[in-house]
Amino acid sequence: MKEITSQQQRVLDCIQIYINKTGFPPTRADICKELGFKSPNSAETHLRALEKKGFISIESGASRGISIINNDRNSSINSDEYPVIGLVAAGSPTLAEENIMNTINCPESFFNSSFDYFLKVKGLSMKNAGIMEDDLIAVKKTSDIKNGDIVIARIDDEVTVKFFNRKSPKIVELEPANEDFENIVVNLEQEELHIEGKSVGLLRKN
Amino acid sequence: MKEITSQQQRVLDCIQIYINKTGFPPTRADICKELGFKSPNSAETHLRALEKKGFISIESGASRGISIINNDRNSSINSDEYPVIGLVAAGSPTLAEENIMNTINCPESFFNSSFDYFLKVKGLSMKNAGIMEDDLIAVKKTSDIKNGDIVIARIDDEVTVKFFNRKSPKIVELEPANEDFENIVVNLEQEELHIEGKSVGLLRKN
DNA sequence: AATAGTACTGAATATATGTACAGTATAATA
DNA sequence: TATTATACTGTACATATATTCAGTACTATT
Repeated sequence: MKEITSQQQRVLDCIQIYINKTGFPPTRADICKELGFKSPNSAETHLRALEKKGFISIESGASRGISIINNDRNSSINSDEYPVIGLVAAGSPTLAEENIMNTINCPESFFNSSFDYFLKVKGLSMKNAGIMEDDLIAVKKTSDIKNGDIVIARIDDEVTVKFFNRKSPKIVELEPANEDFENIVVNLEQEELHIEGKSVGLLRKN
Repeated sequence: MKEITSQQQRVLDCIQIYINKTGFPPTRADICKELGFKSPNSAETHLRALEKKGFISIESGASRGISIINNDRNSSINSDEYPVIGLVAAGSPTLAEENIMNTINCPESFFNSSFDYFLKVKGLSMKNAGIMEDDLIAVKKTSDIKNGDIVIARIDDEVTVKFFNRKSPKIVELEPANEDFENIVVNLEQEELHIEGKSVGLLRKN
């Protein structure tokens, strides 16, 4: 599923709200009325973009033939116990039993992607990304990392949560979201970088 | 609710099946095709009968403007489905059905306190508190508010998420967590301040 | 500099759709 | 017996609706 723009999100929300309110999807004109567009083609182009990106399907020729594609509803509502692992300044967030602080019962399809454990955040190096001390990051163990992903990285025995940014085949920058911290530049030829996984969600209890 | 005839039941079932299959209601012609009628008026008269008996509602003039009226409104009290409500700049986040964007299955004891619904955040006025755009705030409907709590407040029809700070019996300050925004000072003698509830947790999908 | 994506306005049009009107027929009800 | 509800066919038409075409403008990427 590709990225959605803010305007496309507005249109998608508008469709969902309209369906909840009336029981049937809106026309192009209805969307224009709700969002203040003056041409039905404004709605049309957004709908086509949403269709292209896989958020909705459009029945050709049919009036109000819009349906929202829900990709986390088809998966069953199975709940599971997920471990909560503490991120210590010098320590590895493995699933070793001694690192499991407690568990949280949570539906398997809770986030947009499956995940493996919760990581309890220490420090404020990602505060500008809305990740605060003691927040729980839902971590998916994967090596499928793209630039801009929030990753759980280990260098030697140091574990950290940062933005991932591959500068060149051999250089990776781990970027904090806090002006008080500096980028960590990793030269893969000299240092070993292990990516534990990436963040697919966040949970905060207050 | 009056009695339903067998043919009307067939039509009602047809509508439900069509909605389940496509996501939107059928046209008169669609019903004819499904049930073997040869005139759209056959469907029309059945629809009018179903409407008269209260099984469906028909939006006049609108294509596919059929919606099935659900009489078994048992909002299953001990269910784990929590509604997600959009926070619109000028609009109230009530539990009115038209504002419910979707629901999230979640254990009742998920946060440290019980809660009533999720609120989808718009804007960045609380970014320094780690609340970002499109985050879902778990809202507990309560009037038990202490200074420093993150509250969902309504002034006139403006709804906002801010820190709560009672300065004096008559003065309440609503404080953002973003240097680009200013405190909202509410004189309770002059303005009406309604506290929808407070944040007891946060959920982010990325 | 060229291309592609987003975000719109505005006009035009083929057709999809609701809906009225004219019939026929059967069964139940007042 | 007259009336009403059910259960259809068939035709017709105004309009609701999807959809295309022609523009403008901004932004990001190549």
